[in-house]
Amino acid sequence: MRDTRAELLMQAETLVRGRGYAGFSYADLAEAVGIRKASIHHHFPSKVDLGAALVAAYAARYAAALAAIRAEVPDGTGRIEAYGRLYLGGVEQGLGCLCAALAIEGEALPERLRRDIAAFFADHLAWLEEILRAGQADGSVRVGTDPAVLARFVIATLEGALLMERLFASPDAFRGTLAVLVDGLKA
Amino acid sequence: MRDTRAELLMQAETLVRGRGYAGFSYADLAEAVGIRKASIHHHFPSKVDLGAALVAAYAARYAAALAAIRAEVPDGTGRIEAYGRLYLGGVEQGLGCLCAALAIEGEALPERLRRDIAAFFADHLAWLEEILRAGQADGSVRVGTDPAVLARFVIATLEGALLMERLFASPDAFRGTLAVLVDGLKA
DNA sequence: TCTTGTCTACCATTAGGTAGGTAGATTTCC
DNA sequence: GGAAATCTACCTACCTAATGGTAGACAAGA
Repeated sequence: MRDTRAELLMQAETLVRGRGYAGFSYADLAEAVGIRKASIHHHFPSKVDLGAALVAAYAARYAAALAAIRAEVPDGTGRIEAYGRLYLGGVEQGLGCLCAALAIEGEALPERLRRDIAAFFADHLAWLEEILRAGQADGSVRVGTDPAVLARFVIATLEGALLMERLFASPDAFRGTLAVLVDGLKA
Repeated sequence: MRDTRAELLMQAETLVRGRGYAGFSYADLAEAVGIRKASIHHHFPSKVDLGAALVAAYAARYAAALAAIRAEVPDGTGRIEAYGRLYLGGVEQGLGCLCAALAIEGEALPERLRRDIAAFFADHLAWLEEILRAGQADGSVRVGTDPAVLARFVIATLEGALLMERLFASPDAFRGTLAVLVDGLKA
């Protein structure tokens, strides 16, 4: 059996992360998966449905990764570095962040998707805040700045680095930025 | 007299920064300017021509702002903060970075535009590197990290903060991230 | 038999772009 | 100076391809 729905999600994610939400079409996706355009509508009636499913799957994958980092890495800055390496994968594959691709569309983005990606960022912010707070408590992260403020700073740096270093196809430059970020968080 | 070309550039910039390059059409622009769609082609034969003109105008405006900052602000971190406030304007107006909007399209973006926005970032990188190097020399910026690496870090943080805080419509959060960034650069 | 997944064949709308024309300003040349 | 030619900026009308989406048929499997 081939799980067409999963295949659609995978290829659609690659397309959106590679060219933006408005920049890909059902026709592109149909060709990538080897199915007829109309068949996609059976799985995802509208493009917004597909977009929402994409964000949900992406968020779920990230949630699992975040839980794994918390379980496997003990110290604060180590966790932030592991978090940053998640973004590095995008640079290496030439793929941006799904939610950044959607966020760029701003006012043109269907309200539902805007809410979904805002929730995505809010989740990461909450996770980072907790990680940073714990790091400050155990002395692995520098104190003096509100963890909530630091969390926003961390996401901003990584999202921006992914955006720019993908353009330059430069994973090394991304690693440099990640190193500066992590270094600045050390106690 | 009304300078239609300038008006087209202005409205097109707002559209691209608000909804992405693939997310706006000649029809949208025609309506915004109050002209017929076909007339746009008189000024900008193709959408790529328009995009290139947009980037050129945007880059020129930034170049002037960068020169002004260098002339008017004496110290390294003050200059970086002034640079960051340029991005803050976008958050306040609900508009992203033009070049980020284009960069998101990645592989789907016409080669010419990809080159143009890469040059935009390269210019900023060069300016920042020089500013940071001077700051390190005069003791206003912390030493120990290659200015070229720091420059990438600065742009990444600001581009990412603009992307995310525009979504959250939160200039205050942007200011917080900018403060953390500038603080971390102090000697 | 009913559901699931796919198909072909459509639909209306929009995309970027073109053809050809027109009113008004500007330049050229006697 | 005045007429003719040219140029500028815009128009209406159209084109082809692509967009997201729908209707209905059909085959396979539970």
